[in-house]
Amino acid sequence: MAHSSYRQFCPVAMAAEILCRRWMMLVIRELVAGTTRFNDLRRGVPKMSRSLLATRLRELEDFGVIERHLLSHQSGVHEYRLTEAGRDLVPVVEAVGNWGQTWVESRLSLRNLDASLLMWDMHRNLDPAPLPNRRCLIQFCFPELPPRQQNYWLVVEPSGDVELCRDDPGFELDLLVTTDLRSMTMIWMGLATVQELRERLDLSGDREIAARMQTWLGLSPFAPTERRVS
Amino acid sequence: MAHSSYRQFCPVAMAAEILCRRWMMLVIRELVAGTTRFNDLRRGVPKMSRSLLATRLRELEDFGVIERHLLSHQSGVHEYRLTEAGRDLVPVVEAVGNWGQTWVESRLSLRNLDASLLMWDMHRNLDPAPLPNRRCLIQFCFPELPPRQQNYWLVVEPSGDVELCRDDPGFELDLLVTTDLRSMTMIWMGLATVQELRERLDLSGDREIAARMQTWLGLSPFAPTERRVS
DNA sequence: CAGTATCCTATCCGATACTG
DNA sequence: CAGTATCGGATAGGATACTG
Repeated sequence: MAHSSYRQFCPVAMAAEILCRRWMMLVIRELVAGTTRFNDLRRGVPKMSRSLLATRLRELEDFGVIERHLLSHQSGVHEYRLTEAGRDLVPVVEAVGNWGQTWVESRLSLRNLDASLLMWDMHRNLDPAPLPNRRCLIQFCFPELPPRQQNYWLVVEPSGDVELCRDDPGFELDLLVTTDLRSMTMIWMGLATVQELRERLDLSGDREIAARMQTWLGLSPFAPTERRVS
Repeated sequence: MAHSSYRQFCPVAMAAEILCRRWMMLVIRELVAGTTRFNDLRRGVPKMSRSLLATRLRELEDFGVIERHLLSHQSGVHEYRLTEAGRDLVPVVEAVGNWGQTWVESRLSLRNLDASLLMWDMHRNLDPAPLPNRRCLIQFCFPELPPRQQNYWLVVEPSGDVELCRDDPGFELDLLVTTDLRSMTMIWMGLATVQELRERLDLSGDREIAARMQTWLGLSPFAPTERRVS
């Protein structure tokens, strides 16, 4: 049914047959964002089942969009890397994302708040440059959420690597950001700035780091896209 | 299930939720190509059921991609026109089609030969300029097909309007093109030229019109895209 | 012609359990 | 951790018949 062919020679049809399967565009988005490991991909599509992710990855492999490399014979762990055909999907993801940013009402998007997904996205796009040239620890707290989902820590290494933790790493905190999930998501999506929502953010810790939050906080890749709806 | 939300605030996810439903990209392709009537849309997606097309059109309307206008209160016939949000989908269709043209093997596309679909596409993109400035009639014949699917007539009006007929309009023929469906599809897709497949084409009628076939025969919008696979 | 309503089935997909 | 195998239910959507 849903996967049977459209039976059209048209390149739009042939491409859509592959790209428009359920979840596929989001898996591709993750791969385009540079994620290569199965469980990291899962963090980007947490509502997708493991088995379906495995199926989609195999389909992408069959279609020549990704290559599966065995990382260790011991563990049987794979790495999934885009082929040239896969890297060429960047314009597709951009076109879809730009359209969504421009035309999907924020009221609809903001129904889908998800702290762990937001933090996962944020950890990928954070810009270490404005931060001190040492290991930094920044905690985000969403008091509205159930205890297990309230706290997240971003560890920014001097190398620029950013790690996301769900448990307190234990060393000295540079900044604690306490806010509501909706405000933080709006800022990440470019729907508002740190300035504009300043009164909904509680920043405690290093004043310099707090003052520069809008700069080190990398936004969504689609944040610069002009919006045409509320 | 398949339509239930991805539950992600990401604009790629929000857009994909709408755009990546089964058949949706092809319906949008037709609308972008300028088709506005239900049964004309059906000709562009002949394998899609009527009821599903109606459903998809309603969804596009709900999402603000098209507007439905009642053409006649008598008949209850509607016209479907893209809104500004809908016209903004052109880059999405282009990105998908370009990727398909570049990376889908022609061996796969050419499994989906369909004469009526090909002729419907051709009638849309034909360029009347190189033809004589009078009404012209060009017949295409695919002898390999069952009798009912063998013959198609393109009527090119002096105004530039092109009509596709399945029955002989009866007036004088300017050119009869007899060929196989695969060759004609390859030419339309830009995989080969009239010159290259000259020996598989039988052209009888006006010599001038025959000689200029590659020019008046408009190709697929994706024909110019460079291919990277066989 | 231009759709709409209904029914039924294929199959997609999520849950669960299992393996190296 | 990194997946794979299996099973059952939900549902998308095709077929058909119907209406203005």
